[in-house]
Amino acid sequence: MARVCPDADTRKKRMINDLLMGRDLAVQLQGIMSDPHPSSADKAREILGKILGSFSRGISTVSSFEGDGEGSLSGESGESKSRHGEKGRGCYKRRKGSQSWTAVNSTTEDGYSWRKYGQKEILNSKFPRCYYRCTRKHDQGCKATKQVQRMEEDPNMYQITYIGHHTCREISRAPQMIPDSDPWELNSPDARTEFKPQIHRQDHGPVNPFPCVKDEHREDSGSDLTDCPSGFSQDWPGFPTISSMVGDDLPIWSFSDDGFQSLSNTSFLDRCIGFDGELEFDGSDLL
DNA sequence: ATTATTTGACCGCA
DNA sequence: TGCGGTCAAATAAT
Repeated sequence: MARVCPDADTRKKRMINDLLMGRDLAVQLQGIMSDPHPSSADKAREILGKILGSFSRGISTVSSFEGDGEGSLSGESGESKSRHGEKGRGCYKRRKGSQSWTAVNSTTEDGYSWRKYGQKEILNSKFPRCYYRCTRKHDQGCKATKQVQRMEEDPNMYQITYIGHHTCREISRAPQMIPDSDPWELNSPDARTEFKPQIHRQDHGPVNPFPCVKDEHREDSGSDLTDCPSGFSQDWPGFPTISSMVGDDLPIWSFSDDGFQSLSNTSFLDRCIGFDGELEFDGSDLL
């Protein structure tokens, strides 16, 4: 299939480039933050968006290091081949041993474009589980899927399990700054403004804790696909305010109720990126 | 007309 | 055998 699969060296360079870009942008942001002019806020948002996009790409790139040839996801290899197989409908392989990681968030947005393909009542769960696949599954063979389940303890939060990683990222993505994309509604204004990526438990794999944008529901049909890295920040209605500043080291940011927070420093990334290029997030770092 | 969602059926795996 | 993941026809939305 037309799988986008740059060699390791290319990806490494790409990742470094993304990180460097992120750092540069963070520096720019730092300068802007000290500018009291109201107009700076917009600029800051824009830069912030770029930073997030840059990191998101970098993380995705890292993840692809080990994703190569994993082919462990759903039997169909993107060419919608074995879908019907000989046995007709429902003939598919259950994904096994594929990369998966879980995040807890107040929104289901994560910067990618998803399409819902199923919903299931789960035993002993008050809320159903929704299944999403990348909208690029068929045209680009992207194998990424995710499962979203509302948490019983806190219905405003969602446990999102990502399975597999995106292989479609370089071509396009769908950043739509449309906040609420709640599968079960929950369109309250506040629910959308905050983005609290609390990477909860991770098994392995990449995660995109950054609100690059997007919305699994179509909600606003506007732009369909875009590229996170650069132009998605301008209109983000729910973009939180920034409440903390960049230090000398590149900080990791996260959103919280009262805004954007620095998550300490690069050591976070160090810990996120495991030995094999795996991303390991620890929720404790995010708050 | 096209694209996305809903939902019951189907199937793999524990 | 039952649960949970996926498929795809029907339906809704754009």
